[in-house]
Amino acid sequence: MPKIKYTLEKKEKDTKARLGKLKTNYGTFDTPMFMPVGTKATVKGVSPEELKEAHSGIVLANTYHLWLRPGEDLIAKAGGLHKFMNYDGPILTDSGGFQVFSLAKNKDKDIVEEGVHFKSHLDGSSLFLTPELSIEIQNKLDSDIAMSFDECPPYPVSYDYMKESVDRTLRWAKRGKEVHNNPNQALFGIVQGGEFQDLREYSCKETVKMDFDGYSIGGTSVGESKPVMYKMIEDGVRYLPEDKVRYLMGVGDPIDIIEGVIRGIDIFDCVLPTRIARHGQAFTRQGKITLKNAKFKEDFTPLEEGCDCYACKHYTKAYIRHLILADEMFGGRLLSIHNIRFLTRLTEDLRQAIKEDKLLEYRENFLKEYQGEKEKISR
RNA sequence: GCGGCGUUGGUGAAGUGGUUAACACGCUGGUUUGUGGCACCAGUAUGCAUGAGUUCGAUCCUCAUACGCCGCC
Repeated sequence: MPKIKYTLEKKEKDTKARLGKLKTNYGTFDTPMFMPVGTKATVKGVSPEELKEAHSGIVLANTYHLWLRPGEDLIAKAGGLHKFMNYDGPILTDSGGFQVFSLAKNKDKDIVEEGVHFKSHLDGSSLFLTPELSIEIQNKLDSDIAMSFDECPPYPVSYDYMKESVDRTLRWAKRGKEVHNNPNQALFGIVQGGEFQDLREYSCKETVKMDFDGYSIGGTSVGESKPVMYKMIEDGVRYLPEDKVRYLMGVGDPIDIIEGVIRGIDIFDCVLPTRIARHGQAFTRQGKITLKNAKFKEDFTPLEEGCDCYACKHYTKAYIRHLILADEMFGGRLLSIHNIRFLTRLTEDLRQAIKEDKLLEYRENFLKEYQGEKEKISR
């Protein structure tokens, strides 16, 4: 019984886009797919039922956060992550590698060959995370897909450092793969290499040699420009096998998702839909809107005409604006539900466009509407 | 009617005889990409109740007026 099975169904005519299916023990979903982020075993403010209603095919949870609280042993005792959080769909766990990068601001991290020393964001205590420990934790969490523990270097970084880092990530991937022992869980490798084409190629080829169940592109959206990021994706994907699923980590906004799909990405995750929701913003076909803006004060229409999400079916902009201004948590919930649905619908549309070999046309129309009169992104 | 105190932006307020009137909230924009952080950034009183005076210069000193609160007849 394979842990997951990716089936490539079609390749788009003019681009590298792919249409596929990913089968897991907890269900099958179509790709390209957007994956909401549920860091602490919950997509902030959104119930599992609401996730399904928003057509979310898979969610991401985080090894680092669950390791600190409530601890992987407790979750194992509860019967694993699915049972613990009452979510019976596919779950992917991030390895904690990104947290080492994002917590780097506190300058308390120390990356050594063995692993990474850093300080807990909860109580400041000293922590030591290694590739083996990350995989062991993920084994216990019992997610459907585990991620290798990688180093996510900041941007920019010197070529020499990046080379060193890529080699270390490769060694860490190997060490993690050796201790991985959950028969129900797939393990993905991560391609790094920053903006250096030859390092991306090297990282990609070496990672593929280890034969993971799927591959992801890491080290993007860490401060680089859009053109650089798109190049990173192209370089990262170029030598990946066609019969394995590809996941672009941490991306992104609607435009980035389209650009990623065009370059051959199958799965995306991003905190944007839920974070901007809590800050009072919504994705719409006409671009991102800020509900706090005074112009929505008496706007009694839904966030987006024709949207089939729970928020749009029952509530108006004026009401949601009121909730956000009054600091009522229901406002953030409604916006989260809408934003997740917006991105899952975007991937549905992209799948349809791939089916019809009209992806480039779809992108053009989308950009025209989404960016309006604003200048097109520099590329 | 007499006496005392007070009157600073949308709100609560700080403050000084001398370049840009503190801070907070609110308001108006913006940011957010493998989520520590419903967070962060920026803008928001050409004017300090009104009028006159003292002064090189007044929101700050003096006088008058208006309004408010408190006390007395």
